Amino acid sequence: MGRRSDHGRDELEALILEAGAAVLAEGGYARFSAREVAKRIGYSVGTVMHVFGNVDRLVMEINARTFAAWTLWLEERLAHAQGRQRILVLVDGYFAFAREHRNLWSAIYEHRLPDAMDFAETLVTHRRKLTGVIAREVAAVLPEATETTITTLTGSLIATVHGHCAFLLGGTFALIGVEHPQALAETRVLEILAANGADLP
Amino acid sequence: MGRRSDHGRDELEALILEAGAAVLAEGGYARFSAREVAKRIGYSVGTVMHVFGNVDRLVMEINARTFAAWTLWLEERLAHAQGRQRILVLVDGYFAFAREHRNLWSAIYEHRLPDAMDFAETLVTHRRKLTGVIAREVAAVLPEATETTITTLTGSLIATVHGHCAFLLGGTFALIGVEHPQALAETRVLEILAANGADLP
DNA sequence: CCGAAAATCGAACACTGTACAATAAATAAT
DNA sequence: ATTATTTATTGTACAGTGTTCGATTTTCGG
Repeated sequence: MGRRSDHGRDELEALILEAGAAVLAEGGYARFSAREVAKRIGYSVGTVMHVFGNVDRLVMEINARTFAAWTLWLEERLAHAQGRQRILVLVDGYFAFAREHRNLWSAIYEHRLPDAMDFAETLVTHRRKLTGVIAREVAAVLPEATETTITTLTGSLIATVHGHCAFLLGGTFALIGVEHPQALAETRVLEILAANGADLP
Repeated sequence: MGRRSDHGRDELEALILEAGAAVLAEGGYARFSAREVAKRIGYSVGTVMHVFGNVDRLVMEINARTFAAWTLWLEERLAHAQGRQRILVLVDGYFAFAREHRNLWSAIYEHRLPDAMDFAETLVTHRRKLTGVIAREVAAVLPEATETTITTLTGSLIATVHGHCAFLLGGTFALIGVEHPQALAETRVLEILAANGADLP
């Protein structure tokens, strides 16, 4: 019983996104369902499809939302840190967010969009924003580096931390008997930064 | 039209696994279907379920098969390399295998098994075997290191390479403008090994 | 050869995403 | 004000999915 008068287009979009994020957070990507989202907000499936076109785009928009939330969350944590601590806050910020929002975090990587489809613009924007925060901190410890060096090194550092986090939450590290993955990631990050001439205060 | 006389239990298991790997390789994890596997080998869905219990276990067994194939493939490549080249063969072995068997590789990480379920034994075994090959090579360049150090460092190195490869094939690096991810991963691996006192010939 | 055990099938069940005609509502035009 | 037109929303249909389970075969032990 969708009521057009109750919610404007943007309002409805936000409603679907919020309910969608809840469904995703509760059941994970495997159990995600557009029908369940529709049910929760009291609209029919058709409406959800009409607003987002298809499920893949809906998931991408939810993932974009996750990136946006992650950015805010990270900036808040950074506000209370100084010097080299800021780098460690970034690493801990990755692990802690992934742990605390396991299903939302996993969905980012479990959702592989069809070859014919490309990334939603909001996803691109919000992901770049999050990367930008990290690049800013990397630049701060590498004052002499060029922009491309910062971009490249930032990407490499995120990939490194991501790899460790993915292996932790995916069970790989437990399987092969590796302990304290976060400490391991921190060590790697500091090593890499040191090897690239970082000035770590 | 299943013909019990045609295939023994093990034979049937292998048949399903091979067809399953083909389905997975062709359509990726998202399009994988036990029904399609059954159709291909001329048995009914019920039989496939009867042999593997549920789809998650089937996927795990296919993934185990992928790990086994990966190990053989890697050892073959290692046979022609010496010295520090062996380390680079490992990195290239990760990227090349993932690229050449994109869907099979992706399935390993896209498939998240339900919380209540644990890893199939064959998956554990074959994954450990692959890790073992890498650990052996890491140990070769770190003669003084203890076994736990080797295990930990090996896990960390794999996680690092995996992170870079996942970001390459997942489109993250393209999104944030990072080029030559494999070269980046190689640099990281050599840096990490150097920082941990490796003797790189 | 016959009875027990195991394998295989095929049909149900409750889901899924997507497509689309029918209906309802809001807006624009006259 | 009353149409006409656009838009939103629904509900249904379709082709899939994994899983369950009774019925039917087939195999094997005694």
